Amino acid sequence: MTQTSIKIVVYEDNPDLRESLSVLLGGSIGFELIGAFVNCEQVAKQIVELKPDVVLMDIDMPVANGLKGLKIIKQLAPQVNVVMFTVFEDNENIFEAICSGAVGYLLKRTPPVKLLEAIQDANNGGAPMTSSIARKVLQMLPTQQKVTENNDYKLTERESEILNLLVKGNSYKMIADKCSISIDTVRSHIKKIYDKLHVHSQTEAVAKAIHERIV
Amino acid sequence: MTQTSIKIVVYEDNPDLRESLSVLLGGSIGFELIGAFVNCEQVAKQIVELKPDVVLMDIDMPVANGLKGLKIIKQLAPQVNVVMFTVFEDNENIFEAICSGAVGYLLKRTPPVKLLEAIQDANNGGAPMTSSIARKVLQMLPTQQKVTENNDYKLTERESEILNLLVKGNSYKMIADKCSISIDTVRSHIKKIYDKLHVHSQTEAVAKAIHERIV
DNA sequence: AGTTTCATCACCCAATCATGTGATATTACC
DNA sequence: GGTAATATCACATGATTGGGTGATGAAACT
Repeated sequence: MTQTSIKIVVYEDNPDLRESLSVLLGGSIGFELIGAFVNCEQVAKQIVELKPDVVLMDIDMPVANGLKGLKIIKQLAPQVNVVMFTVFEDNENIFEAICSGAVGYLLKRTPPVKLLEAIQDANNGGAPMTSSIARKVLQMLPTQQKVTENNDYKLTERESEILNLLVKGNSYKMIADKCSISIDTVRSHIKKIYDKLHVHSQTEAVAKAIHERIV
Repeated sequence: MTQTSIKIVVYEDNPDLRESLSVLLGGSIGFELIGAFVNCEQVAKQIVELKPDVVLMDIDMPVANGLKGLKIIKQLAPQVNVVMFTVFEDNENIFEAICSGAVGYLLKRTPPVKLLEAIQDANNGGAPMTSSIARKVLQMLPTQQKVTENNDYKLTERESEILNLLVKGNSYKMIADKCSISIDTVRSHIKKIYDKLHVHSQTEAVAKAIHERIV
């Protein structure tokens, strides 16, 4: 297959670092730096014109920062793989970057070789990040602990089944049909569910069920 | 500082692979294999007695599989770093493993050197995983796209406010009080909300609101 | 000036829900 | 054999909700 270079655009306000990156990418086979800018002010125009494969994005830049730039890129050209490249290692920045669609998150102390690997990786559908960043990302996911808490309500199997149907928007009558029981029985089960969850309406039960991941 | 070996327990039903891992770990400085088992039947007892630093856990094992074992370990000894080691690359298994507290997720085709690196990594608070796995994990997080999608329903401010109150379990009457409007107005707003969300009951509206993060 | 959107309110009616009270049958456990 | 938990069903009553129709005033836009 024909191997073309990965087209890269860099956003970085530090002139020295920007120069270093230019030299690194310019001198490496398979990589092509097609733009390097001091901030994200013109990001929309630049992305549309240059059509990069991968964007290396600093976060802390004057005037228009990297998170803002990232969001604009993901709106205009969601297929572009944006890798954050920053000194920040706090949950807040990581979380926002990931949620905004960044595929990778590297720290500036990443050695050049690893940086090139990461860019290739991002281009091939991977998600390059240090494993300390990965650990932080994992902690953002819902944990099993929450999942275990909930069955404290000790719903019976039947009750859980009915609560599930309730959450999916079924009326008493629909539940009765689906479970092949009378509507009065459904009523009876739901009364018990309300007791156990300490709620007094479908709405509350559904909200509680979803939030506490009972369903 | 004093450098002690990383104590490792392996769960793997394939005898050949188990033997290979024993040889690899036994012959590597800084690693100490303190147990290797065919399944998770005795996992509770084994973990308590052996007190490993890292557990390498296959998923598909007869009788008691790796996800089950993982959950038991995280309940008994949450400080143990469990790395999944499997051929499965589907979202379902990855998601369940991560949510149950696995810190890493490796595929069986991982080369031995990388495997040792990953174990060290897990032991040092990292989260070793291939970058294709990482990409899948990222997709499990709430994305900015979803956050933007939802206002596609174009609820007015008032409607959003009322939907929020609904989700919190308020009845029409309570909403009327809190918003200082008549109950008929609440009704009217809710009718419009149902139209926009394409639902026909509180329950459905609440479920949709929560799932699509409108609230 | 005309149109659209929004928030407000009113009335009606049928469907659905919440709650109480009580009964029966099955299963499991002591 | 007695007890407790579970699932089933029935009846009753009042409150709440869902849908329809329509009206008014304010703001925004054309």
